[in-house]
Amino acid sequence: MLNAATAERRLLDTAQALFYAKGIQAVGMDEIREGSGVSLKRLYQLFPSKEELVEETLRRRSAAIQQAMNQYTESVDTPREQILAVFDYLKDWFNAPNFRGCAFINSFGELGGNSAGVAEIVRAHKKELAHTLSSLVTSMGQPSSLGDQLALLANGAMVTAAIVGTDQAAQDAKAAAISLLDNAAQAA
Amino acid sequence: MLNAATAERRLLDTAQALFYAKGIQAVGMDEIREGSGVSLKRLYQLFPSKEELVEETLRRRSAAIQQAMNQYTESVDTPREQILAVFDYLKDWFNAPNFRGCAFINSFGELGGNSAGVAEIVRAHKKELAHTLSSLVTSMGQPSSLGDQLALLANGAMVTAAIVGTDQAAQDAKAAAISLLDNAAQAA
DNA sequence: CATGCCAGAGAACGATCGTTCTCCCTTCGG
DNA sequence: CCGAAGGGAGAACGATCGTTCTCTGGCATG
Repeated sequence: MLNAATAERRLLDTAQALFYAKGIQAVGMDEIREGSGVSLKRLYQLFPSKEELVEETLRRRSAAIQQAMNQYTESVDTPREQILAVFDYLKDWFNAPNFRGCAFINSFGELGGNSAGVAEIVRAHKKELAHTLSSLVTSMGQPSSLGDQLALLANGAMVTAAIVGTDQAAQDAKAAAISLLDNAAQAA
Repeated sequence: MLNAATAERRLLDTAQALFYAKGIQAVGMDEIREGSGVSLKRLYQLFPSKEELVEETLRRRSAAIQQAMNQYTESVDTPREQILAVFDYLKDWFNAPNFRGCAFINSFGELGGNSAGVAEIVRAHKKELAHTLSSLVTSMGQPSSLGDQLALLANGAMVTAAIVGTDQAAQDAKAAAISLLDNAAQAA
């Protein structure tokens, strides 16, 4: 028998990986049980429904992304460098093995119309990204709409990298970000 | 009994709307039969499997989008205006009723990992968009990578408009596009 | 009018899903 | 040593899916 905390971690790890790789509806609860080694009984004790398991994996992933991105932005000092560090983070992420786009965008496309809970978590995650970028640009004295524009670039890069399948998306995104920053700085 | 061409059109109309509204896996063949008024027997005569019906709706939608976008770009003369017309098209699209993001991005997120056919159609569609924009920027004497950057913006706007749910995404995208164009023109 | 054919309506089928239940074994307190 | 509690393995259940089959009725052709 496993420690409850260990079982929960294994379940979330397994479910997160499977949902991301194959889509949520394509993964059955029995596949999660098999992958995690946690019995169905315990699974339903910890997560009373698939919906709750899905939402918890998304919340956990959002926190992990936030933390990983912070490591990139905190490694440099100026707001401009921090913004560009976000795009460096994207580039490294795109080149990670098994990259298959943004789990939040994918989940929204699959379930956003049917699951209000998932839609809300995805919305919060994307607002957080826009807020992070907007905070950085306002600290440079630029309007927050520039942060929203950079967020558009970031999300577009995620989608393009997944679909067209090249890290050229990361290069283009960073180049476009620099262009937007330069154009804004010059107008000031 | 219905004309074969009429049955096919009704099936594709119904399936396309339902797939877009609820996701592909959430729509059953019986729901398509009910919505279209075409019997299951005829449905399977025209489309031997759900997969083929899905792919045909995507191909058809891709052609329709291409055509609709052309109407916007052909209404103005200069390449710069034509590029901005693409973003006007996006804005009008985002404000259409029942807008729920880009069907290709949504389908890829849901099935891209499991259906090679769908993945290929989505990839071709997104390459076409990037190619359209790249053609316009090269006719302005700009490098095609600028077109790829504009495509990132467009795809990011689609995702953001769907998730965060505002046409501010369209405004931001157009403003960013102008910024990219201005910055490139000035460097030349 | 008789006959053969095709389409529509919907039952049927096998698979799979999320979820629950049964049975058995281990473990631990008295 | 005994008994109760609880967890693991997996069967079971009801629903739903994609797909096929059956039956029936109308329609065209001789």
